[in-house]
Amino acid sequence: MDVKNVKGTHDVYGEEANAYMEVENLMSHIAELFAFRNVRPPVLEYSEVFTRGVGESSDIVRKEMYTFTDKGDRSCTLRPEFTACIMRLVTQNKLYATNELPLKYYYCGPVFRYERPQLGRYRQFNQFGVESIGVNSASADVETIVLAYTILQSIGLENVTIKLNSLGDEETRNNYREALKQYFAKYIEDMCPDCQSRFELNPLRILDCKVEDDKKYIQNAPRIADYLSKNSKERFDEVKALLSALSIPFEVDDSLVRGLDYYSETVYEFHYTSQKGLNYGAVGAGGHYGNLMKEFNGPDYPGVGFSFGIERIVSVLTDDDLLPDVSNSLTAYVMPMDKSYVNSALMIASMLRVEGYSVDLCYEPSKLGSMFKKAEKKNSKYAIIIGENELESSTVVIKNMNTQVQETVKIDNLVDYLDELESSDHECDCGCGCHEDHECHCHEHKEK
RNA sequence: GCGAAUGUGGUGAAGUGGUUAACACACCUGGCUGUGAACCAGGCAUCCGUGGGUUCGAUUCCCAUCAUUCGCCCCA
Repeated sequence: MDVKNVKGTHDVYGEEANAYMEVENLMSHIAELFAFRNVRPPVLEYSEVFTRGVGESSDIVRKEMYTFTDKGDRSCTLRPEFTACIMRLVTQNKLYATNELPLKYYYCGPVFRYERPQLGRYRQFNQFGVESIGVNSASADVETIVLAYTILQSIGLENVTIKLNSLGDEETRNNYREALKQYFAKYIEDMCPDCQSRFELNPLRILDCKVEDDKKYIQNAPRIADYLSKNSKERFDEVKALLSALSIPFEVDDSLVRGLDYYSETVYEFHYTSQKGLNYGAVGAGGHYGNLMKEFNGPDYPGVGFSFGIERIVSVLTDDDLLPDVSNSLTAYVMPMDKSYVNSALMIASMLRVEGYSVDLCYEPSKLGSMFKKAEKKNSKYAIIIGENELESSTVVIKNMNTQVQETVKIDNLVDYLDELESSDHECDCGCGCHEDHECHCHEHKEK
């Protein structure tokens, strides 16, 4: 192969594809339980959506966007995140005018960022997330955290650390930024070059610095908690109290500063370190934002939302062997003994598929033995043989791959026969009717 | 944008300056031409990322390039 996938993208297939499907379905399902509804903005937006929405000073907009000019000379961008898209979608369609607040939406799909690929980081990756728009309160913030926590719990991530912080309102941040600048002015000469540029651009980010030598300065820096305005402090206290009341564990982390410009007040991240100790960073993150919708000339509604990195979550699940066990099994595999019976096999397969059974057939008949091997490899519960003897009498042989029991059945009676087998065959633990140890592929077992 | 490591079949991987490139798994074929997890026999890399150089000779040494992976930055 001389043509490969684009750097930073990845193909998903096999068990991994199953995992993605399971994870996405589960997340969507739980979001629905929380009364969030699905929205699907386009992958492609005018670049302005993100320069306005995400903010021109953010790294994402400055150097990570896939932007190009289309044939109509318009600047378009593959979305690097969803929140700005949702704001555009909501204001453009005036969804706020006809629906009760808060507007609650969830989304799932690929996003694009031009970054260096590495562990848990891709240029095209999938996000699942929610936005709750129009209600400015601690309880709205907490609802999204509860939702995210519930999702993580139900996909099997037990030891999730929720890091929580408040960035306060505008007043808070202005005061705090000044305090930080004043404090760091004394030390900035001795700090790392990154911090020196952060000092100018966004002093808040200095708190996020990982350079060992800088930590001694950061330790004693002013803390945002001391600068929260009265309103912000009350709100943050309320968030913490609510979370405690709901028995949701969290850690307040002063240094938690989100990289997107639009956040204010409550911000949070979900961390999970796999048992192998690989650090994927945050598997999800979110927070409250104040002025986003105004950027799109909508009403001045605030919002709160989070997003998960599906790739990171699937990686973590894979590492810790927590992937749901979805073996792609078949009810039946139809095996024609000769090429001339393939059409009959297709008819029989179609007949069973219409009845709701998952059925495949062998298109290139070979020795019976090797077709049985294929049936086994495909995890088929039954093998159906069509041969000369059978066709003459309009019958097929159907064999239970587990019990090895086989029977000759009239084609006209095949559906009834299978229905009966499938409905009565559920006595032992595995549900297939036999009493031996083996993997079970029956419907009822799978639904548990 | 910066730093580091790696690059041999479908996969995991040995290996050597010299002429047939181990081994394992997977796969295919046959032993068993109407019955599948075992066993046995055989097959499966015109070639060791690509280009150039050193050499009588390179998959093995050098340079470049590309790709992958990891770290920093930033982020999900």
